[in-house]
Amino acid sequence: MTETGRQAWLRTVAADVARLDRSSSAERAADILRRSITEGALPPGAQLSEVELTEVLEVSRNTLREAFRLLTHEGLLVYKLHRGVFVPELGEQDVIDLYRLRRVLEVDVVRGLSGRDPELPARRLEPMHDDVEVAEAAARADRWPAVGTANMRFHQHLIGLADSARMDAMTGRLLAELRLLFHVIAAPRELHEPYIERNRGLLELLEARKYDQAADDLHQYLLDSERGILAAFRDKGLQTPSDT
Amino acid sequence: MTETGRQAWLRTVAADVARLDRSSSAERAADILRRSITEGALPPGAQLSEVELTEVLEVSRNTLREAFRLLTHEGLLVYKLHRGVFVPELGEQDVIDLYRLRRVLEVDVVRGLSGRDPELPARRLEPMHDDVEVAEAAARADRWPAVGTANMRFHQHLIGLADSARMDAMTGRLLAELRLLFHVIAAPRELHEPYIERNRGLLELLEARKYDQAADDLHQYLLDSERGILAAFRDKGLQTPSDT
DNA sequence: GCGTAGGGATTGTTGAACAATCCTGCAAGA
DNA sequence: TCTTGCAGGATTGTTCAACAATCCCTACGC
Repeated sequence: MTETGRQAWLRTVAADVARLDRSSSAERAADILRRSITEGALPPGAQLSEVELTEVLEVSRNTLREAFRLLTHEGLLVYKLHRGVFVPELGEQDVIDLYRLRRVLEVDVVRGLSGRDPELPARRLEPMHDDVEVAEAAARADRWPAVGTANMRFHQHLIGLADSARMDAMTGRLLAELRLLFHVIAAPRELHEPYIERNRGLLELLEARKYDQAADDLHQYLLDSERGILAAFRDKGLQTPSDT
Repeated sequence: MTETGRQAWLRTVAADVARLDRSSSAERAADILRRSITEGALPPGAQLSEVELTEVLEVSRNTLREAFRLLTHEGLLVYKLHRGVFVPELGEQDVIDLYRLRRVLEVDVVRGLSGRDPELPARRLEPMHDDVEVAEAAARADRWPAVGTANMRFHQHLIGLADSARMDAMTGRLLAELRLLFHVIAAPRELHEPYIERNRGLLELLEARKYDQAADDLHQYLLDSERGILAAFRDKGLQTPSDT
């Protein structure tokens, strides 16, 4: 085994070990809560009682509070001092804010692909390919929340092309917050359907290495998506509660 | 008092109240630790002992651990399971990552100023003006760490022009991490001095509403700054320990 | 109707305790 | 000399019970 080969092997083993024992009761509890929130079981505005959840999750109050902190920094919970933790209620201003950041980050990632030193290997696009097919299958089965999930993963993988740990983390937060918004919208089909095909189109542009065109396309794509969510919001007659 | 005036006043009062009782022992402890880290008292690689800090900060272990969590999600501490919390040691890869994000965010903010609906009021640039003068005064007094602090505030205020809460939060994190890097560099003067004048130049372009030129200038500015830090890094012969 | 005090519930914080894990040093063996 | 195995102590992970501080709601007085 070559020396560099041995170093690479050591790194992969270290990564495996880190993945195995990353358990920790707090993170497990956070996983359960995260799913409950993103799947809509805990709607925006809901309060999470400490004593209640300690019984359900079978962890101590301190551990539960650590789980709360984790989710707070993902944007999925907000703390109100001496009043408790709540699922945040996002408003129009948050939609605008989130989409501004999405546009900045995602478009920059795509545009940055053109000047890469080692050209982007086709294999890097495979996860996005899978996401597109999952979305199409879910759409045929009328499972629109699953379409939304696949769409999220598509964009997360898109950001992943930049090989930036911090961009990945930021995007994880942004998309998690976006999910909170989806649950106040009544018509998931109208919301998600148009983007199944647009994701495929975007992917094809990337495969053809037409990065600038893909970036322009994605920019308009995100503008349209933002407009759709804002329109759905105004239809529901929801005012922005983001200053409470 | 006009109605909108009254609303604005209510908001400022609410902000003051929120700042006052944002106490919470955990956050107070986190504040102290944050300062110790960003000012270099706790150098990268240092371990923070729980029992030791409970005595110094006069908080319980549980509260201290909450403070650790807070700082962990700001990137100022890292947890190693069953081994403790450490001040992270950043490497060249982190420099590249951080600067990529800075360029994307800051340049976009400046470029976005051109199409604003209500044109940017001159008063919004005042905080940056103050930062520039503070930096110049500190430089005359040979207080280079203070120059670095003022420079950070300048860029934080620059991002603030976008009125995006999430951009503000992200930038806070990015700049805090950047500070970790500064402490491994021996020559703070060479590091910070060139950018005092460039900040002033940038500000003048903004005051003249030459936003596109300012954006181009800022882009090059950040490229130069990144190159300077990377050069200082390689001089020290530091290899990137970011995979440990 | 409106401001105000009390009571109950919830959160904030503490200290102690125990289990699990890591680090250190030392001895045994090749 | 170098590696291996094993105790011992130290540190972290987690839980529990208790008390203090704060908030929300209701009833009271004006």
